Amino acid sequence: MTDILKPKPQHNHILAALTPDVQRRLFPHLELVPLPLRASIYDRKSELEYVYFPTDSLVSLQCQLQDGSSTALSVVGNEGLLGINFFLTEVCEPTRGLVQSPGYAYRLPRRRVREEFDRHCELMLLMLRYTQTIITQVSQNAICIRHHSIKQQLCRWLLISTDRLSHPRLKMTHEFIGVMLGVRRESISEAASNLQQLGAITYSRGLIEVVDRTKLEAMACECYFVVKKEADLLLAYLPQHQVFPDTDAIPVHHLGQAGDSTVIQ
Amino acid sequence: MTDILKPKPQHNHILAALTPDVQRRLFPHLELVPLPLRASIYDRKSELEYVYFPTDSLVSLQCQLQDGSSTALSVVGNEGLLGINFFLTEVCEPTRGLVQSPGYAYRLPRRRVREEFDRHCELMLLMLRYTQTIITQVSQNAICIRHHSIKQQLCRWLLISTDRLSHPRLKMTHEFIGVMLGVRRESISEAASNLQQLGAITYSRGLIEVVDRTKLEAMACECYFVVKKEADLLLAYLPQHQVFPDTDAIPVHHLGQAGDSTVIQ
DNA sequence: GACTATATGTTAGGTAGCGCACGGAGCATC
DNA sequence: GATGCTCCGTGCGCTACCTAACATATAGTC
Repeated sequence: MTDILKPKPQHNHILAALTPDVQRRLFPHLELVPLPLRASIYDRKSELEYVYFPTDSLVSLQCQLQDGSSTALSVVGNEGLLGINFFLTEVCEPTRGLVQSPGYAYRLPRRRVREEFDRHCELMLLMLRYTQTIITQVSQNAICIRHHSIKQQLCRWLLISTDRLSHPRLKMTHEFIGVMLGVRRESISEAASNLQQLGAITYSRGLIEVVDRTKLEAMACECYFVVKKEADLLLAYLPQHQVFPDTDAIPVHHLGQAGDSTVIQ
Repeated sequence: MTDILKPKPQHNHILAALTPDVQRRLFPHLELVPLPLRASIYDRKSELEYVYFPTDSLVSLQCQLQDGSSTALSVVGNEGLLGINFFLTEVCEPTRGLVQSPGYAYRLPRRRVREEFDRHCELMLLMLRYTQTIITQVSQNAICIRHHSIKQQLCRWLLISTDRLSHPRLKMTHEFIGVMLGVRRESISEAASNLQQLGAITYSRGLIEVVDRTKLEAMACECYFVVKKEADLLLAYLPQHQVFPDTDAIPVHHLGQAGDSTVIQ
């Protein structure tokens, strides 16, 4: 569906918030990359040189342990970007991103972003502002893991995810959600089954649809609303500018799956 | 003990890493404030105008729920500062700080820090670099809560705390640790009792002493080492400069307890 | 239409951590 | 030295979540 319509850079709110002047400097260096479901970002060294701006995709930032188990830290959609570590410090390990809803993202060479960042103007302020929302997400996530049930966490997860998409359908299996949240598949199945009985969601073989947001919100913990409020504040902060015209000439690069032989430079 | 020796600004590594030029600009605006055990930072509105640089105190950043329960996000000692939210975004709610080891901190008016930050020079780079370590701590903390036992989390906690002090003694009750970690007092008692039997720590009536770090490290999860490595990288990053001389003229302000009538302007 | 892989349902048993309650031991105050 | 308070030990029932194994249903493939 999204394969036909090529997303514009302006679909990402950070990119859209840049003044035409900055857009003229940066947009010629943008590359459009497709993000297939379950793809990993920042697992391959070639990607370390890029900052990603999702347009219609959804990526969760994951923290990993040595045994492979992981836990979601936050969710990034078209309101943000991947690679905040890169401008906080020169050398760093980026956080692994896991594509939880397929789509596209624009990416910029880290060097270009750094140059723009060092001008100490709007892009820097936007990125710092966005860093704040990430910290809020990670913090609230931590306290949610400590104090709330898996069912509540699933509600929060579904709400945050669909907030960042234009539709209420999530193409993901219970197994995959379990990996993202760092819990068993069975726990997700049980919670999802319960939510379905209550008429909040429907699901079948890897496709979850939110049919009643208000029911989900009623069952979610306050953690969702804290994150939601912070996300709304960010959107209110982002100014809207006119569109920089020349965005159709941007090439589309294809990202390899893990274990794939396609390497991106 | 620390009441007699007045700590120098240079005991804070961020302040010490500033060049004499910047120190000359900032240090005249420093205030020394004592941080008593269990004091809250950023609970009172008057404190919102300050950024805190601990010298010999230890402060944990807490995330709170509406019912009052909380969870530790990270620990700040003389390697860092409180108030990173203030320069990430203009308007924000700061994270509550809970003094877990009494001592002193220097504080600067937020406005002065902002001015210096906007010069886009060393202080900004230091603060961004430090923000990265905070994000690492919060992230690792989240995955630790999800996947590891309270005993392991206690080990991590004791190790991180004593890393940031010059001595292995922590003046805190099981109850207080429970509040900080967001678990029951009994769970802490059980874990602590176990650690004491194994000869890793000793404790009595609100005073915990680490007697065998290697045993603690053996029982701690990898989360401790991830945070430790990041903290070491930060210290290696901080340059050492000569001391700006005029630091004895700095006044000492006294911070009121919660519910106290002493209000600071 | 048969086969296979994937996605979800279900069950049984184990355990970590919780809420609650109570008891004892150290320390201070008068 | 009696009282009271803080700090810690301990036991019990309960629940959420886990490990593990197996059953079933759906979609895709040949």
